[in-house]
Amino acid sequence: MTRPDSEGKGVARGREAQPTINDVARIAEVSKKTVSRVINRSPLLNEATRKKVEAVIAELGYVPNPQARALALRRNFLIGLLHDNPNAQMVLNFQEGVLEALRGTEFALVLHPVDRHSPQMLDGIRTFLEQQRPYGVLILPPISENDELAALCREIGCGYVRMGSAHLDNDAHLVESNDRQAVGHAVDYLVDSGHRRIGLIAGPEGFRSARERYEGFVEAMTRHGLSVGPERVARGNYTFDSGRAAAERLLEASPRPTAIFASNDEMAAGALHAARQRGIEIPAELSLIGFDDTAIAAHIWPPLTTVRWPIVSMARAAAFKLIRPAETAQQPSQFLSDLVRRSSVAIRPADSGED
Amino acid sequence: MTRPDSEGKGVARGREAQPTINDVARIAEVSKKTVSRVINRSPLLNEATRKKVEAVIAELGYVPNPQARALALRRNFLIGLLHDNPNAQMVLNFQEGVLEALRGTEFALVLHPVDRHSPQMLDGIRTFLEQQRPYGVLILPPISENDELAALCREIGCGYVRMGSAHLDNDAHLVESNDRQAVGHAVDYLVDSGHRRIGLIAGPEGFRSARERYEGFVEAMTRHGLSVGPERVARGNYTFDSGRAAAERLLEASPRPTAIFASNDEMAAGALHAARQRGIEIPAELSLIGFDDTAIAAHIWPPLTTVRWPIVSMARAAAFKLIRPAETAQQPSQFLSDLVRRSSVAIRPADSGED
DNA sequence: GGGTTGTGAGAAACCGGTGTCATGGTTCAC
DNA sequence: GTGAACCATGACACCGGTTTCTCACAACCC
Repeated sequence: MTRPDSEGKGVARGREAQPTINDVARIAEVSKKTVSRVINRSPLLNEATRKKVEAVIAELGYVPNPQARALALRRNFLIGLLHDNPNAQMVLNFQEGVLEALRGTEFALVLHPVDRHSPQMLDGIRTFLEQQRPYGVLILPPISENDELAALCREIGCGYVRMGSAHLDNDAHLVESNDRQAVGHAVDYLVDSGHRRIGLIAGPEGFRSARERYEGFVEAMTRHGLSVGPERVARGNYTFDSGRAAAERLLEASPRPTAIFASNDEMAAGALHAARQRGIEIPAELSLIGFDDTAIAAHIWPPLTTVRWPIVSMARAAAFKLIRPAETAQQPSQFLSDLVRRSSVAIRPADSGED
Repeated sequence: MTRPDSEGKGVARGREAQPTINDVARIAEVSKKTVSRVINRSPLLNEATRKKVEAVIAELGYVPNPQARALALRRNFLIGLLHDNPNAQMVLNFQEGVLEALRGTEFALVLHPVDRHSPQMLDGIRTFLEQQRPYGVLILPPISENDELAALCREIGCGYVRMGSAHLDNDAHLVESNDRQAVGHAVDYLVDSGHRRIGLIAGPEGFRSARERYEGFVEAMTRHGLSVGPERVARGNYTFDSGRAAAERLLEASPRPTAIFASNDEMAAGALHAARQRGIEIPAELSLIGFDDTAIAAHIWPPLTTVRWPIVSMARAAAFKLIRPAETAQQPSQFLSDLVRRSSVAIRPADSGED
């Protein structure tokens, strides 16, 4: 494989030798540079010359070689996506948004999932950045909260934009969701539906998103004059099982809550199972709200009311920050999530006493 | 942006000027070519020289420029992933398998989702292939069944491997799952559990996967001496709602089936809803098997028994076919799916008469 | 009409690697 | 002792673009 191969050319033979800028120049009877000017829409160019060259380009089906361009320009057209898959649907939606922004440009999206728990995570990312030298990277939560990673990007000189639910970085490097406010709206909705005893399944410590959602919850409850006692809060780690366990603790309280807000959909689905196993009817006896609007939310029974990050729009914004920094980088980008109303929330059961 | 920028160098300034092969050669007092030999582990190289050069490389933190390599070698190190997202979890698992195979190599994974229904799909793919010139592409179902796409890859001279549930191409370009046999095992399992009246929710026409699953079903039923009447088969299009509608038709039959095999999990989830709305208990009165083992399967109630493609292994195999054709391309790669037993299948209810 | 300015286009160098071929020094056979 | 074979290494062209610098020529000025 690595030894000099005198038949090396044979490999490329499969492909009809692509025309190069030299072919175009020769046939159009101009210099390479002029062809380059046409490709790059240089303004100082005679209209007749341009037409002539364009005709030859079309005839030959010439497409500039991206590797040669990348070398000469000292930059390539790859956008890296760094994520530690919290949730398949979210990653895919994010990819969709990014690709929408990249459509029509010459940029492509390179994937680089990582393992948050691996001690070599940063080394792996460094290797990736050095080996591919992407133009920039987009960093999804939860690893977007890692400041060492951002420092690494700066050190290597790689552009980056972080997605987050808190103010992690300066505006040029951040696309932000206001989870706090979104959770507030979810709580408002529960209160408007008559609920007073509302439980919270919080996310794991150390996650900014979890903290924002927790604080948003407490703020909103306080605003409504409702207390958040320790028997109303349980912590999970964003998994189905942890949600089930957390819900079991919440449901032991007496009087038990009439509604639960879970910090993500997986945990909400777990809570639903826990309730069902205790014979508690959803939503008649217990209302439930999740967060993220994953595929699960729509497909469990009853369909889950949940908070949806406008992830596609956020992804688009993040991609634009990277590829058009001049126009966008200085504007703060904050997005507000929607509450997706499905049928897991009901009017507070009449028989539940005030607390 | 495109006009000549005399300060062009300023852009790269952020990055500490990366050392190049010339720097290494100068400091190590050897020629570029010798450094190149060290990098590429050429065997004809004096051990002392190698050590000397390696020391300088380490000291400088030199990493070869991938764009320059790509240009000189006339090939890059990008693997494209072409898919028309049938299912988020599957795409993500596939990505995981590919990345596992690519780990430690210099290849990176570039994403290119497409819209199967768009008339410009092929043009979009052509642009992608021409603009990025990936080393090769991996094609996921269902678009892997598109022969024009494969022809396009051959025309452009881009390597490709198709994933499929039927014999779509020759062994060098195919990684195959034996859905027919897997469905057979699912039916065996139902029959072993005492079921005789088994319904099928088939996938949409025109999909090879749907046909394979259909035929696997009919074969297995026939093998067990069971008939497959028209009242036992309904067609869906792989969506939740179509599964619900199909199940409603099947459940109208009298006597109604005691088990249903759905050609994917989404439709199985839809069938579950339909049954529940008719007050039919799952699995006591109706057993259910899906296909794909998506996240939904584990999170609905009751958890769904389903067939799981060994997608990660298949992805790994596909990636190896692309990057190590010499070792792997000629071997056929067929994978058999597992039956994941959860609780949506029960022993046939005693009160259901033989048919 | 000669000098100045401005404009479109080309020649050559360059980006950072790899391939080809030549070269000088050993070792070996005869 | 001499030529052949064999190594390890280097010089140089090349991949296909972009950038820099230069130049020819037309327009303009006085």
